[in-house]
Amino acid sequence: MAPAVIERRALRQELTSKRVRMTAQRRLLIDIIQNAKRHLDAAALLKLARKHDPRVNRATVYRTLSLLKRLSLIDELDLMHIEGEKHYYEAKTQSDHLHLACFRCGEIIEYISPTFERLKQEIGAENGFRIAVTRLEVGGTCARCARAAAPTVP
Amino acid sequence: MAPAVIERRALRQELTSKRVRMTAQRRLLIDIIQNAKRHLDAAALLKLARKHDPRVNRATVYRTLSLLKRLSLIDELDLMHIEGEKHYYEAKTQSDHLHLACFRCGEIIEYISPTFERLKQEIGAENGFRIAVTRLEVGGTCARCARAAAPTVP
DNA sequence: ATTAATGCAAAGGATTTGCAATACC
DNA sequence: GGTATTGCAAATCCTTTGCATTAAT
Repeated sequence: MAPAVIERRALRQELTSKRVRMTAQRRLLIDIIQNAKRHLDAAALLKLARKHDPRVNRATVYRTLSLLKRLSLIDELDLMHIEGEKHYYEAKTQSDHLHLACFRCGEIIEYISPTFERLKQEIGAENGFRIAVTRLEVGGTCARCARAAAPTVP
Repeated sequence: MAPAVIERRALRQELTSKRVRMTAQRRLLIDIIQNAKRHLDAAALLKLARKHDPRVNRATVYRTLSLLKRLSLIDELDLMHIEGEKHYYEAKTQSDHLHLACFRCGEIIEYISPTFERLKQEIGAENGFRIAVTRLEVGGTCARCARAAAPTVP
C-alpha cells in the first residue's frame, strides 16, 4: 500500500521568498492546487478557480502553471494519457512518488518506493547525470480490477 | 554508459501472427519505426514515410501508431517535453529502458537498469498491480553539460 | 512610477473523425 | 465479396500569443 501522508511545501511562501509578484489569481490557483484531492488538469483548475472568482482567465491558469513548473514547485503528469492528452499537476513533494494508473477503472495509485530513490541515485552516479525532474508512470490493471477480471487466480 | 545493443522484436511478424491486415502503409511505417536511429514523432514519421510513398496520409500514421500502441508493440515517450508537446515512439524492447533527457543540449540517453527491473517487480508484489506499460523519464543536465557549466566541480 | 500580470480573442500545433473510395484476405 | 483500411478535409482538443488594460511593489 502507498503511504497516505505526503507532506506538501507551502507554495505561497516559496513564491514570495523568490520575489514573485503575488496576485489574487495566483493565490487562488495555488491554494486550489495545494488542497486538491485529485490530480487536476488545466481545465479542471480553471473551473474550480472560477467558482471563487469568475473572472479568472484560462490564459492565466496556463501561465501560472508554467511559472510553477519553471520554479519546480509543481510536477506535471500525464497519468499514462488515461483520459486524453491533458496534463495533470500536483504540488511537489519532498520525496518523489510514482503513479500507477489503472486502465480499467481509472484509479490512480500513488506510491513511494525506496527502490525508486536508489534508482535515481544510481542514475546520477553511473551517468554523471544531474537529475532535475523525474516522472515514472505505470499503466496496467490494479489489484481490484485484476481480481474481478480473473477470479480464479491461484 | 547505456548499453548500445537493445534487441527489437520483428513487428511485422507480430502483426501478421495477430491476424492484423497487412497493408503497404503499415509495412512501410513499421519498417521505419523499427530501423529508426532516433526517436520519431508522428510528423517525422510521416515525412520519412512520404519519401517512399508520397501518398501516405497523416491520419494513417496516427491510426497505425495507435494500433501499435494498443497491441503493445511500441512505447510512447514524451522525452520530458524537451521539444514541445509531441509524442515519440519506439519499438518495444525486451527489457524496458529509461530515458534521460538533457535540458541543455537536448541529448536523450537510453539507460537500462536492473534496479528499475526490481522496482517493477516490487510494484507488482506490493500492490498487486499488473503492469502493462511503464514510462520513466528523467530530465536534468547530462554529464558533459554539467562539466561545461561548472568546471570547478571537486 | 515602474514593471509585471491579466483578460481577451485569435492563432497555433497535435491529434482525431466522418465518410466515400480502395485494398486486403 | 465482404470487411477493414485508407485518404481527404474538416473538426476537436489543448495550449500559446499579441496587445491593450489593470494591478503589484
